[in-house]
Amino acid sequence: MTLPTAAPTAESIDAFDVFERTCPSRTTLEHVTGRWGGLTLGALREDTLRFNELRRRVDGVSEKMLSQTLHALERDGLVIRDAHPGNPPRVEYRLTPLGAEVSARLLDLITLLEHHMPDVLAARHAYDTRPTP
Amino acid sequence: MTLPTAAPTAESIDAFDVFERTCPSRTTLEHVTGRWGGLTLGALREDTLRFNELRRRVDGVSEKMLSQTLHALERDGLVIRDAHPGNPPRVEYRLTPLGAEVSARLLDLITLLEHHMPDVLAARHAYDTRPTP
DNA sequence: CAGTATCCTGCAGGATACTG
DNA sequence: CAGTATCCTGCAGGATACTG
Repeated sequence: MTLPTAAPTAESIDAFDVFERTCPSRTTLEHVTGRWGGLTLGALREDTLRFNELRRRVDGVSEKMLSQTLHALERDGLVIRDAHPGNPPRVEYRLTPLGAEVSARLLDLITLLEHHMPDVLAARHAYDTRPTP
Repeated sequence: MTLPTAAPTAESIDAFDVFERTCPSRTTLEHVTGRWGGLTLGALREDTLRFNELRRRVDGVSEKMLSQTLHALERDGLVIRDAHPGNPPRVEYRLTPLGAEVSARLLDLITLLEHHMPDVLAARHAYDTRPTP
């Protein structure tokens, strides 16, 4: 487990904690824009989903990474984990209002990028084929 | 060099190229939201900057990573590299119009997060101090 | 079903030295 | 000044096995 999930003990007040205290929004931004954070928020935009439903929607994510991602997003208050007791267990994940806003801003960014992909691809082609002096 | 900077040769048509062709906006998003991409775009929002000016503004970035980041952003058409010949060399970097738009959307996301940091910190505290059954 | 625990590896990215 | 080239290491994250 690389993400702290419990109260820091004396020994765990290390570089990470200092960083998190110095610039806490930075770590949240990393959770949101990281490898799986954005895809997870995206998958939860429309539906409340269970763990294995999420696994299927977030293409390529491993159990471990999905679990870790969900913990981070839940800890930051972007996702709610709703566990219905019973057997088999039933756990549902959904966005908080803040999670929905964040995911909307992220979608704005992605939408902008998608609309301009022809420009980006043209720029890449120009870069890749320009004469190297 | 981990980022492709030249036309792919026969051997280099590997998993990366397939990925880049399958979902090209994804790689651009990674360049924008990656470790140094966002900070670099942010530093260039106001000013045109030279390489070493950028190094000083983007706190903690190494020469190698700044160089790599700028190449990726230039290739995607988000940043322009303007080299004035002479000695000593003078190279200026600035945003393209698309780079400015992208960086504005990214700033929207960061601003939202910053405004809600009290909520996030409260959520973290609740998560860290809740009783573990 | 909804996870956690372990082990392992590739590669992002830092440090250092060098160049036109 | 504006980079590139090499070498090296920590750790993100995958694979696998196990559990309440």
